[in-house]
Amino acid sequence: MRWAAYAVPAMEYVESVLTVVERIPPGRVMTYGAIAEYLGRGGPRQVGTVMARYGGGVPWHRVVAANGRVVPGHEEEALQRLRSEGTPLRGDRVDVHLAEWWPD
DNA sequence: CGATTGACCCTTC
DNA sequence: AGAAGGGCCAATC
Repeated sequence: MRWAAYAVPAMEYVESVLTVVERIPPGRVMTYGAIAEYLGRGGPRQVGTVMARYGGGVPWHRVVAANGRVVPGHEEEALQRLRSEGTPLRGDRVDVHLAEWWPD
């Protein structure tokens, strides 16, 4: 059965992405581009696709766009959680400049 | 192989 | 500060 109606990256890539997202500590966020760069593979779009399909089991709210925009379709929930964790927010957006985190 | 699509990113107006 | 266009990578039809 085709779980996805569109292109889905290799399982290995998905695994890597989810692992990185799980490593993001509370109060910090990571951008799609950052994840893609850290993995050194694919691009922001692949990461986004992975999150859309398989992001249900990880703190997806800690993954934001480069401009600080939170996940579309779940802004309220994401903002609420981020606020709870003490993530630097700038109104309805995340202050990526301060909150962006990179794995060691 | 060409066209299409997607939780994107960057430059420019 | 917001909108538009072009580029990006991988997979499916």
